[in-house]
Amino acid sequence: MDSVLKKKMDDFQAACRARDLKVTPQRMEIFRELAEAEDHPTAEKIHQRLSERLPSLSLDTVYRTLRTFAEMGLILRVETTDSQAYFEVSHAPHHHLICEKCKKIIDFQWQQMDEAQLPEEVRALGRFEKKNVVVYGICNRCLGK
Amino acid sequence: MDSVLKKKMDDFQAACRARDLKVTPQRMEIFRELAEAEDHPTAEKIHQRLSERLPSLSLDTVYRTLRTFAEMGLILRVETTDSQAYFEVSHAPHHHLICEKCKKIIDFQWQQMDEAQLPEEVRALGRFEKKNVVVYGICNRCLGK
DNA sequence: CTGTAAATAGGAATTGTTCCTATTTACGAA
DNA sequence: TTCGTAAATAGGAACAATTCCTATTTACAG
Repeated sequence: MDSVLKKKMDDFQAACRARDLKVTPQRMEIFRELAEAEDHPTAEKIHQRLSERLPSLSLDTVYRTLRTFAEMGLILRVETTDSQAYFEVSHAPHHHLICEKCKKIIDFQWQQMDEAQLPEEVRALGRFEKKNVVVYGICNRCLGK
Repeated sequence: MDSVLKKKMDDFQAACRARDLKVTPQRMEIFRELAEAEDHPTAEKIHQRLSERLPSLSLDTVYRTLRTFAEMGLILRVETTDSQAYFEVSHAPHHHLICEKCKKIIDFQWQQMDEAQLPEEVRALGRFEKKNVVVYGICNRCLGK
């Protein structure tokens, strides 16, 4: 069956060992939840979803673990104007549409953008690499289409 | 002297009237502070800076006013991973570099980007217009250059 | 000037996130 | 397998940013 997920989990464990991080059930479950998620859950949401399987899971653990994963480069924090952070496992580079009405976040790819070089003057200012485009607007659903 | 500022203030008052918003001293001062700011102050910072001239200014008023301005399209909320929001008056369209070390925000322009069309598939998803690029990295200063 | 709806001050409440610390656990070594 | 230890967790307290509540004040139309 889901050998893709299995591979992800194996890679995840390898990534942990490579950094001398213990492979705990909490970390496994949180990573799996993110790897399987279709949406961009918040820490709170992840906690909710997992609390059935891990009833004693604390919210602090979720936050701590997400930070750890982000430091490892395993996941991405999605930028938004709102205060809450959204998370996702980093797969192919992509950007985000945010509907200003329903706040839904939609991923999209934009190769032209990924390949684009920053302007000369900007490159002179430091080592800047991770380009992240956020586009705001209204999604079709909210437009009533 | 600063006729540029004067014009900005006049435009500001006009913008308020156009929306039936009262021109209060608080709104004037907050707008002026932003119009003159060289950096990207937080609400708190703005409150600090103004509390000399407006000793009774409440933090809530600053937050409320900033939200109002953002709705009016007069100012922009700068996106960051951190929770605090940064504000600036919207002048020429521009994007942001964020140094992951010192958290400094540097504006830059990128016309090619502003003019770039979103991919076809993306345009089909709704009405998305405001493109905002955030580039993360390390600034020269933090690189020790 | 006056009346009224809008805006403000100040403090309380909320929300997202992090800290504290006693307890538990993963896992390398014996 | 068992043990020791450093790392990780749970749970609640603390914190920081932001928003809410409401009595009071104010801009401005008439």
